[in-house]
Amino acid sequence: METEFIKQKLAEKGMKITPQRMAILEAIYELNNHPTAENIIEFIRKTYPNVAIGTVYKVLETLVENGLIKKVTTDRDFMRYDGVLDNHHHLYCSTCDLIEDYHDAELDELLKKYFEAKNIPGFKIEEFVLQIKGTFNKC
Amino acid sequence: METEFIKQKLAEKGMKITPQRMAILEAIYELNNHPTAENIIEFIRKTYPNVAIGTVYKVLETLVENGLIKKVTTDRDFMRYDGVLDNHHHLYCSTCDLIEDYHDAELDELLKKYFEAKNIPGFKIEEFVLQIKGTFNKC
DNA sequence: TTTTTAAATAAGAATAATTCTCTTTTAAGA
DNA sequence: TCTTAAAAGAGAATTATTCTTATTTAAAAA
Repeated sequence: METEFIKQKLAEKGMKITPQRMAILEAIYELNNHPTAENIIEFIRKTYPNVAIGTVYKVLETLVENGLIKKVTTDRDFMRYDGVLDNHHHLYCSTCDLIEDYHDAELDELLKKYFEAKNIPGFKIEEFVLQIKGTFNKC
Repeated sequence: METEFIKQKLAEKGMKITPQRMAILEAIYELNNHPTAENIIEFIRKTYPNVAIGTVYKVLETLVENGLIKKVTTDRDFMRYDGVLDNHHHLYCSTCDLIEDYHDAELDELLKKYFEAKNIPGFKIEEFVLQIKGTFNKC
């Protein structure tokens, strides 16, 4: 992956560019499987064997705060992170921890229209994520 | 809440009826706010001051396994539990930890029809939950 | 009703993910 | 090149949750 692309992402948000931040953001893009902090640490240690665990957590927090990545909701006790920012939904495997992205502009439009017509009293909608739970044939 | 109602829920699943299990299940129904284990412990200690924390976690696990409650997905690092089992969606507050239920049969029907027509290759759908993120006027 | 026993609970130690503290290092503007 | 605020490293601390073991109990059997 282009180093410049990663640098630009950080620069756009006015973040200081460090090798650790670049490696972590790149890991999330490369892994592209809603990795945990542990997955990310394992990945970047191939290149940066000495990166501190605390640093990874701190960088992840900073990336979330700056809107470069998002936390993924799960019913497990470890956090997962998503580098895909455009509107999309998630397929959750019932038999393993796999979470895949599901992009569907038609569905987005359907939901948007539905909630334009039907508003929820006392609540202002910011975004939808449809969690689709089931099983992958491959699992 | 009716003691008999709670007892019946446990009995239906062939679970041994104990005061702790009854108190915990009742707490989830009474609180009705997707409580954490800590919320539940606080609630039941009014009645059972000596209930062990480990017991609460064990009972919650057993209730989930037996399908009497569900885990609620969040992007926080503590688990929340839901005693409402029929199909519904969740309103997540962006500014606090409030999660409210959103029941909408019309939406359920819309989604069901949509995914009957459009199947997802390699994936067998079991259920949908729409996460609606935004802000409550009251928050 | 009493006995029996597998299952459940209490208590607290152990674990694992995450956060914090403090010292050293470094990115980037002056 | 110098300066300095911010970031990283190291490892201790914290917190939610799980595990272990002895004790108690629900509920089936006698």
